[in-house]
Amino acid sequence: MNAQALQQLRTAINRFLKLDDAEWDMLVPYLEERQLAKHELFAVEGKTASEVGFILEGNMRHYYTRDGVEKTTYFYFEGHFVSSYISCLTGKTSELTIEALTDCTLLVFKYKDLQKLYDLSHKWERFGRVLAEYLAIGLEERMVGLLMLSPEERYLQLLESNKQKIIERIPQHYVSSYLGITPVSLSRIRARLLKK
Amino acid sequence: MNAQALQQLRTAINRFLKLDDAEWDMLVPYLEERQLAKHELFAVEGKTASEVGFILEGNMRHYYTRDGVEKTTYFYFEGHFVSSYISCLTGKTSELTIEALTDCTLLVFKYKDLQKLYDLSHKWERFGRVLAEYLAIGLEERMVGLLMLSPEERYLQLLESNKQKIIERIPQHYVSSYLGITPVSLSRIRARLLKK
DNA sequence: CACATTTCTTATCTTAAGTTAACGTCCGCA
DNA sequence: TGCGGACGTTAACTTAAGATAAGAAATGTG
Repeated sequence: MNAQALQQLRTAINRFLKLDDAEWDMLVPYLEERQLAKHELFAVEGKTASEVGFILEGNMRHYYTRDGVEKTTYFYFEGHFVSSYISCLTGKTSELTIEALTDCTLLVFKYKDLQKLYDLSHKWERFGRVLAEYLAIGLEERMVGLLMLSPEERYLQLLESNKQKIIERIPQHYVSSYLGITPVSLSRIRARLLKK
Repeated sequence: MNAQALQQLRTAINRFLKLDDAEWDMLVPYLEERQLAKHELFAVEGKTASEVGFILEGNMRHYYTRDGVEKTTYFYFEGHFVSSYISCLTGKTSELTIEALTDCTLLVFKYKDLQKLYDLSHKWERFGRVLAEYLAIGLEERMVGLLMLSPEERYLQLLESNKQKIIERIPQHYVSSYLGITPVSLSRIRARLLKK
């Protein structure tokens, strides 16, 4: 297993809580490195998800399908976890699909192995708590943005975020559905902003 | 302390995970029963939140303020937890205000006391994880609704939910901002639906 | 390199939401 | 009980987004 890849993951986890070597070693045997080609899927609508990924390189999106139309509701970037987490948690089939937007390198582990760690270790249980809290905070911010900001404001906010450079490399119709609007509408917003 | 109130809370917690008597008893000393009059506040924008409540009776809303306008983004009902949870988690000042929509009876505990339980007990730590996961699942559903459904569809979905009876008793302009639209717009949607 | 596909923009038309204001009703409170 | 404020509806107008289509630009592929 690539030592640098492991270090990347450990650093990410350490941002949530500090693990000593013994605790960290509990996870390592369950890790698998995986390559995904552009457009390859990590989770599929209608199937029960069982894995959590950590993006070493590349970026991904997840989308829901409605009336045959894909709605991209989230992007995943390097150094972040990716999963149809709700499907893992509930054991129900996933309502969303996760797709690689570029060639990606992931570290992958089974959710059930994480659950084993939850059972074995209070500290890992805490990691699970903090991870879920982190997720909830992000979702809350996202929801508030959708309720309180106009599409144009949401677009500006996205541009001002640290994701800016990456967003510029993502096809615009994915961004538009992330913002909750049509591609045509985003194109108009961009034209409006250029005039200003 | 009112035994029935305690039982109500214990039942709610048991829906997340089963606690034995010893575990349950760890929380009890920290509980306080509190009455809130209609329009009284449980959390205030700009102040750091420190408490988590459990609604024994009544219902509440939380709102954000923007340009002097209140945007109601969540409702809380009997048998559910209420808190400016993100403020508790992050220790930052709350961006939202929580208000009683009716006279309310709550069981209240300090977030820092819950943290003590997290430290003392793996089982309580697990409760914290499951609670955060539950929160995240709810937020995800909400976000997807906002991104994938039209205002009219969101209103219909709300009517079809189990919250229907309660929603009908909540002032309409609160419901409209929950849906992400203006009161005028909700009024029109209702008029449209009546014609059908 | 050339062709096909995807992506983005632009235009037109339609539809719905935002804004503002007026009006009636209901309710709480003095 | 009567007054004032809060609430919901309606209307007129403005603004922006959705739908559809056509064309240009970029991208990918054989």
